[in-house]
Amino acid sequence: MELSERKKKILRAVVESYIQTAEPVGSKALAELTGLKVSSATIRNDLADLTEQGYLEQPHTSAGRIPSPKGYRLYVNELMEEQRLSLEETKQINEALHLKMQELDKVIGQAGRMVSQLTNYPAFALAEGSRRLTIKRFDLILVDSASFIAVVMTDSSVVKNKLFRLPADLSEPQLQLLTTLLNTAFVGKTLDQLTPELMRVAEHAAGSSYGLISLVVSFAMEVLEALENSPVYTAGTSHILDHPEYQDVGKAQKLMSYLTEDHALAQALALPALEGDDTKILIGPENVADELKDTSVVLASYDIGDGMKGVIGVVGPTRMDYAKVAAKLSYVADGLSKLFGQPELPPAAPEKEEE
Amino acid sequence: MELSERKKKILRAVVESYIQTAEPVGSKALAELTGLKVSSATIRNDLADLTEQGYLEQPHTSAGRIPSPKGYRLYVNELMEEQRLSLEETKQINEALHLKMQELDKVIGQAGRMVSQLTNYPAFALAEGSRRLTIKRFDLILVDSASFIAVVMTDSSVVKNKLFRLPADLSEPQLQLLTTLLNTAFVGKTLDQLTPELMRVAEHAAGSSYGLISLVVSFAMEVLEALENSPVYTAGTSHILDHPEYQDVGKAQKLMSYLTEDHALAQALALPALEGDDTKILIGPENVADELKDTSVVLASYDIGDGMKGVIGVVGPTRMDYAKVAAKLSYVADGLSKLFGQPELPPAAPEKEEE
DNA sequence: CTTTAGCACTCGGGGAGTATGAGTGCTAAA
DNA sequence: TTTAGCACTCATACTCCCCGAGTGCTAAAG
Repeated sequence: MELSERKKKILRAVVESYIQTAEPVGSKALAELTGLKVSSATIRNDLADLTEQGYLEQPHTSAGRIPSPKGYRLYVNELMEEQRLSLEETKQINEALHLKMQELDKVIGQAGRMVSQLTNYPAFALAEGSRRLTIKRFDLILVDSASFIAVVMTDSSVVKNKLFRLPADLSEPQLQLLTTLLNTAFVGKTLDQLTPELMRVAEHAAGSSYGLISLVVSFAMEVLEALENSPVYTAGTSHILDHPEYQDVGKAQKLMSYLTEDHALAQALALPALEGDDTKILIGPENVADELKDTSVVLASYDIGDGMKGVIGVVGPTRMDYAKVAAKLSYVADGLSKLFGQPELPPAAPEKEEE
Repeated sequence: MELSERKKKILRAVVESYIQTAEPVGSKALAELTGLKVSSATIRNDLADLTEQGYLEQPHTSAGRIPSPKGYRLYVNELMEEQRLSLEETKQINEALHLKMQELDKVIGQAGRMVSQLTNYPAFALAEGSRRLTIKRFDLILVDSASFIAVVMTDSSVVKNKLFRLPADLSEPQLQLLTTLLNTAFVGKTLDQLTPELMRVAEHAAGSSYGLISLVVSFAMEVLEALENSPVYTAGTSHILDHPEYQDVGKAQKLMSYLTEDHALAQALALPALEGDDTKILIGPENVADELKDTSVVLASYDIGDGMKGVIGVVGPTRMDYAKVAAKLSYVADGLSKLFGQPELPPAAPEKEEE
């Protein structure tokens, strides 16, 4: 059964007032807030109906009403107006986004921090590979006779390097041989295709070379592994203390340690977001994790390119400013997608003039 | 004036009991705790003296005594027994330390996380360059005709890379020319010696090359800058909620946001530790930062090599288990120094067998 | 001079009782 | 269907009071 227009208006007013004040809303206050030209008694009747249908709750008999998860859900689905960001806000976000193009993981961590600052809620961000990565090429750079740099590049165009120091001498030709060997034997292989046997064979082909092949390949494997299950970056966890629902230190602590330490679960939570493209909102008990049952999560996904996606999200009490948070989050996610979509380097000159 | 033996014993008992229970200690309890064969009345007299001399405080007239910062200071300086770690603890730390040799900054961040977990206090870690860094060499690796990898190595042997994509074609000889140019013009220069003029000159010498010199040098400058003022890694901030002194959410929040957001100040705090070599303890008002006035900090420094030092520290209430924390911290710091002291690669084979 | 026993005193914490007021549900009239 | 009126509920804040841990002081004992 559809709710009457007036009831919707009332529900919306309850949600929005409660979001702002964190106080239960009474019939009298609603009479003013909604602008309806009915008395508080009429509203009381409607409130009773809404409560019966499960959209509202009353903390105790003689308090006002607060929205139930079901009420928030209806609000989010139908009643909420798409919030548009102010010019200033978009500007602020753009600046933060274009700040510096660094390594992938740093950018993601920074984006999380930014969102947290923007929304005043704890935020998290992660990248999730939806496919198996491989190494695209190896390069070895001789530094001096006892050390060299290994540079590996994955097929997702991430480049990582490591400096190796050796107890013995090494010559340029030797290194070139190794490079060729690495590139022929190990390029295009996924993590589990890089078997010890394969390494042994290659090592054999290389002749006496201190087991260098294994060392470089081990490094490459570490890189692949790190990229495939990259960590969850959490930021601004202290913001949960801002909100009155977490005045109880015990509660606050439970949530905080869940957010900061229990990364595995935080990852599980992000899965739903990876399916669709738009912003997802999970309200209270809609969350799978027990620790989040009275918490809401807003999620947005972004494209990293090369089949990789990322998720950025915000955690807060169910009494959360969904409209604003969703707007900001999806703006940031879009920004990130664009950022990763474009080449690392804009064609334009980076500094002022050019000869 | 020196304190009598008995008074020292009493002070020590007060501190240690208070550290454990967070409750003021009374004269009767002390009579038992100290094992002294005197009555509670005698102890009361001594307590009165100690209070008058500023080593103890009483929260209110009819409560027991708690240590003042001055009391903690005396305890730390003279009364505290060097705590020895159990075999299990050292084993645990060693395992965590040897886990994985990654990039410098990651290792540092991880060490912070580890210390926090070990001590159940928030921890932070940072590296601080005591000298100006320079670039030691540039390498450019051609990936395909429209992209290349720039690899820069600093004189502190940190290697960083970045993938550049270009709108136009690029040939191997061109790239080699650029490499030579970069290596002759920019090696050995500190950050502020890398002036725009220098870049313009080099750019000119390179002929038409889309301003690539500037781009690579800008990247190098970013690297130097990031290394010279590297960030502070904070971990386990939620641990402050464990302690009864932070049941007041307001207090907890102040400290937390100081720790997580105000990195600049956290850095300021670390300066004292860089001077000496051993563990430093700052008790309550001894801290410069206002936010830490009723908080204690334990600091240890470690060597990264090449004239770089790092600091790792723990923050907690003045009622902190100084002995344990100091022991653990200095053990970890030593471990880090050793870790950085040895070459990136132990001569021994990393895996099982070797042909 | 130091230690001890005794005793009156202080003060924070906790529990019971009470007033307050916001907000409700219900009823009866418009 | 809406409104006014009214009795009722219940969380919150406040006051009052008791309890007990712990103190400081005094006077006697070692």
